[in-house]
Amino acid sequence: MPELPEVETTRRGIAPALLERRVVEVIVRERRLRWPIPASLESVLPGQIVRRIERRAKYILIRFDAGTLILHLGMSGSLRVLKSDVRPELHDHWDIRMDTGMLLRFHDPRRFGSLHWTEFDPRLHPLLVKLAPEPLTQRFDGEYLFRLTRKRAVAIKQFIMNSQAVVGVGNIYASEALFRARIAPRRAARRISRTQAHLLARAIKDVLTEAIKIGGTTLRDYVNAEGTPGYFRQRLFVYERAGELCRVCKSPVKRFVQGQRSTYWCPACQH
DNA sequence: ATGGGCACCTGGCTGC
DNA sequence: TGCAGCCAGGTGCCCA
Repeated sequence: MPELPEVETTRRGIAPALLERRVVEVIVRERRLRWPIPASLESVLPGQIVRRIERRAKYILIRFDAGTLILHLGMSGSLRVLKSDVRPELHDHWDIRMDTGMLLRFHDPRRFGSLHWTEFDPRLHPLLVKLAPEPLTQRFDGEYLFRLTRKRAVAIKQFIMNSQAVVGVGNIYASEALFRARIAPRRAARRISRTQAHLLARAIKDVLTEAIKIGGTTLRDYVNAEGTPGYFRQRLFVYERAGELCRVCKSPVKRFVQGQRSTYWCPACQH
């Protein structure tokens, strides 16, 4: 999926077309996402006005007076703002039509995305309530990371991808942050030094912030609300660069599998 | 509690 | 051309 920068780019992209606008119709073509789309949506949403659009981890929260839509893009999901007369294509699973003649359209070939509705505080929703701090806040820093990693035997790469440790760091930015912090991805979390914890927290913040600035990373499916890709791919140091030369030391970038996910790293730079 | 593996899906690419 | 096998921005759940 889209990781935090792509979700944030999407959030910012859809907001102008939706804020303070009224929903006129919800059209669901395929209810079978990761969880079935609630049957109540088509009756609950029309007439409601979008009040705020927020992000928590990789979830986008669309707040109305009556409740909140909680949506996730999964691995291949994207949201676009289009004119209401644009014909849906394969894998365009739902639309929310606004009173402006525009619509919000969800496209997701793999259907790992999801859409929930809650009338309660969305931060207390079962999917959100146990999430770790946001990486781009002060609560997440080197001391936090150092403290949390003590006694953890799991590899540091899997640790920073665990949403109960820190949210928003997916497979691309985990490899990239570890490269920037010069930490080997297989190192046990409890074996990173305090200095390394500080470097890693800094690297995570930096890589996510830089990626947001240029609209995220597009590998395959991802497009922003205007349908255009993100350009951070050109700035990747290791991800999907196995066999190519390290941009820092010119030795070959390596790939291996960790927890069923590809990890990319430079064995010469990272220890 | 922690860690590991599986499952959910479709589609693109490679190699025979 | 066809087809098998592998790979892909995620994450909840089950098991040891």
